[in-house]
Amino acid sequence: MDAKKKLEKKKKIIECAYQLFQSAGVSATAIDDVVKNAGIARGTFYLYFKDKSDLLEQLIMFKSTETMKEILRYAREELSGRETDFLGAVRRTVEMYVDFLESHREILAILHKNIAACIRELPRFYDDEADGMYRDILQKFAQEGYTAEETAQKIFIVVSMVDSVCSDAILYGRPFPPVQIRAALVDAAVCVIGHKTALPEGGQPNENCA
Amino acid sequence: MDAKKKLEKKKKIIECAYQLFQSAGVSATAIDDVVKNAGIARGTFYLYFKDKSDLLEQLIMFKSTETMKEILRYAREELSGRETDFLGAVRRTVEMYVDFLESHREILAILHKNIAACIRELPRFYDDEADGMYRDILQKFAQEGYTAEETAQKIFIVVSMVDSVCSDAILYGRPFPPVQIRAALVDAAVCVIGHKTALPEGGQPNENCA
Amino acid sequence: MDAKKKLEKKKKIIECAYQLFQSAGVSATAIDDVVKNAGIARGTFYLYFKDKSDLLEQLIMFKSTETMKEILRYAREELSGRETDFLGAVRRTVEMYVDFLESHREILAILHKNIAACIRELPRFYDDEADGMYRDILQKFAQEGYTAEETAQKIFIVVSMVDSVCSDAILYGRPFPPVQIRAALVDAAVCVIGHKTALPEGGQPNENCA
Amino acid sequence: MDAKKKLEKKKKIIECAYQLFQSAGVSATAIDDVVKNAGIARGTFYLYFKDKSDLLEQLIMFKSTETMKEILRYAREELSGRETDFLGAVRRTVEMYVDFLESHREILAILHKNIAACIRELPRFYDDEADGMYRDILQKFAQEGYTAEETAQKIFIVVSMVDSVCSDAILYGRPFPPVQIRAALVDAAVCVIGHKTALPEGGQPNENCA
DNA sequence: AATGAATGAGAATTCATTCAT
DNA sequence: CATGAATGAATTCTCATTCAT
Repeated sequence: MDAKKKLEKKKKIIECAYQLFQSAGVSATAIDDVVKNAGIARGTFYLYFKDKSDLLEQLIMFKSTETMKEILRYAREELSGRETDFLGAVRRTVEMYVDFLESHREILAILHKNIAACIRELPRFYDDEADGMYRDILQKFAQEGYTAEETAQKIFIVVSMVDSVCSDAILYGRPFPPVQIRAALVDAAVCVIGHKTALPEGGQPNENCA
Repeated sequence: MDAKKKLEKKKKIIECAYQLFQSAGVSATAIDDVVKNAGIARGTFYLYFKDKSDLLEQLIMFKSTETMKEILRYAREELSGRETDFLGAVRRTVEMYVDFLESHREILAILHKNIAACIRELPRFYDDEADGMYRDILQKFAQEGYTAEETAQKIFIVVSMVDSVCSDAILYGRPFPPVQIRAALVDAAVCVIGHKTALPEGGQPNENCA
Repeated sequence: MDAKKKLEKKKKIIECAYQLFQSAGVSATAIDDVVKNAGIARGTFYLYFKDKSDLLEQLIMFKSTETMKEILRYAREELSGRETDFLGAVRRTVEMYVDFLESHREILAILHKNIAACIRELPRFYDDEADGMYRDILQKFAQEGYTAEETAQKIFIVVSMVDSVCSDAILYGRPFPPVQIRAALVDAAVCVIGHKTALPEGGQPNENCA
Repeated sequence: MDAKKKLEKKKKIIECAYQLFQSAGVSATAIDDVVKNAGIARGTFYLYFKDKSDLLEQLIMFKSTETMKEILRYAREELSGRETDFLGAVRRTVEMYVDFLESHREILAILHKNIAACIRELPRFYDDEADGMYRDILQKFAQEGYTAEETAQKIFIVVSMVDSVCSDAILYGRPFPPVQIRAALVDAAVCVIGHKTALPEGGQPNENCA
């Protein structure tokens, strides 16, 4: 069996597990349910995953990568318009990100503030498509005067922040329901991105932070 | 048994569980281990907690409240100096917060990006001391022109952000080790707090964002 | 629950397991079968035994002690007659031992040449009754000029030898069926017991070896 | 594939299994481990062995035959000297046997008091070399007045006895560590071999038992 | 209020074996 | 001859929870 077929099967199992995790919850889903759902034998599962937590880990990586790709795709699009208003594009992207999470509660429920996990594990879950989009975005940021390092840090911080705040807001409605925290969150995100690190040698600090 | 003694016993069980959760992990710790460690009988546990997840929930609330109190205490102190530089105080508080997490990895390991949970559940785990400190801080923010709502939102957003980013940095060293993300994170936090929401009716935008 | 009741229950489980091990074989007997047979819940089993191999180990110890007591009882009786012919008594004891094994094949099948195991683990499975009988026998051997150490060694060697040879003879009929090896085995046993270690200082060697 | 090549492969699998059985224990070793170690495919294993217990059985036969050959080789050598002291040669052989086991603990661990098994199964695992040595020894015993039957019985009894006692002594150090039981065991072995069965019709009893 | 023996449903995981390639 | 993906029955063992004392 070639590597490609194997990966396909793995993805299939992950998708089946994802459905069950969504509807019944992770701990309430037994390996048994997963294999029944996937139409494979119990032992077959263990050919693809070490155990249940291995499945969950890979699922989180897979789904967080998918989510990140969603965001990156949108960001690239927004940033690509000619004569783009950079911070306007950032704002629209963050807004879209929040909206996306609100209409995909199940992602939050399963990923548990781990959407940025795929960034953490990049070497392990390298994805050509995501990589391409990321490069484009890096370039746009570069045009605004950000180094690659700065860009990576900002994106990581903002993704973590939005994910974390939205998880509480969307899943529990506390301490603020989404509608009540949305504006502040988007502002915060834009502010973090826009804020230029105070340059030691008296550059123009912070002109973007509006 | 009076209420006070009961609460003491409850805290004792929580502390014992905390130790075990730290060293062995939550799911690898059985109620059995907890009761042995606490020197009580198995049945006794159920006089104090509905079940294991009840224990975990209360433990998270308890520990995140303790952590928040640590931060609030520091923040109040910093903000109380006369002629205080507001954003400077914020910056020092955030730095202290990051340092605190770095020297208390176990908190991150168990609370899993849930330090802000106690804010979420305030009505349930009301803590007089924390409440007092929070009021003082609210007042300081008010002096800077923030409404109570704004303040609460900013604090929630920043605590979530720092917790989330630090969890990945400190526990996994990825995508950035603490030393590499620290400055950017503190900047971001200060920027989020300092940033005044763009007032529709031409207020002074953003003067604090430095 | 007091220690005595607990021991009783443990013995009960061991007896039930013994029956099943006998009729179906050890590996063909599941813990499940044992608990059903013993009329207890699955989890209860694990209050008494760490796992299946722990059960087997304790069962072997228990049954080998029982078997040894059978032999010791007989030996003491034979040796107690007034004006006893020592080696004659030894011979009759060994013969009885061989006969006993022949009529209790299941013991050989389960103990697997481990009848002497109880001697190995004496401190762990101390048995007052066996101890008393053993002392009496020690005394008889002492009257014949054997030290306690010598006696213990000889008994261990002979029990191991008879057990090992009989296992093959009785269970497999190979390389000799019991009837064909019996005499040689008994002779060998008597010879080993009777043989006095060659004394360095010219004692009367070997007068007993007949 | 010719018969010789097949046998070679079989031996290779047995050796690989032997290594794993040694280091991890028999039941803790899966067929999977064996095939990986042997560098063959899972299905291939079943071309050479009916199942796992077939492998174990053949392995025991193979290794016990090897061990027996070691002993027989030594015995023949010792007995071949001209003007040989028969019982002296026996004693030296037994001593060598005990020493051999002490420096090959793994054999005891795996064969479990089954070194004599190869005698049990002679027709099945006939080994030309062993056979030749055995015939020579038989002859030497004949010169001492033993029938072939007697010789076979004595050898079987002594091998079983030494194996059984040494297993406990060497593997567990109980009830006696090797150094403490060695002399008594060798004495017992020599005594058993030397002892001439009491002839009903007043032969010379026991002249050899010294 | 406290105990801890008993429970038993339920989960995870293994592993010998088969069979289509 | 050789392979190794797939199988799924079988088994062990855990653990939260109850309840009689």
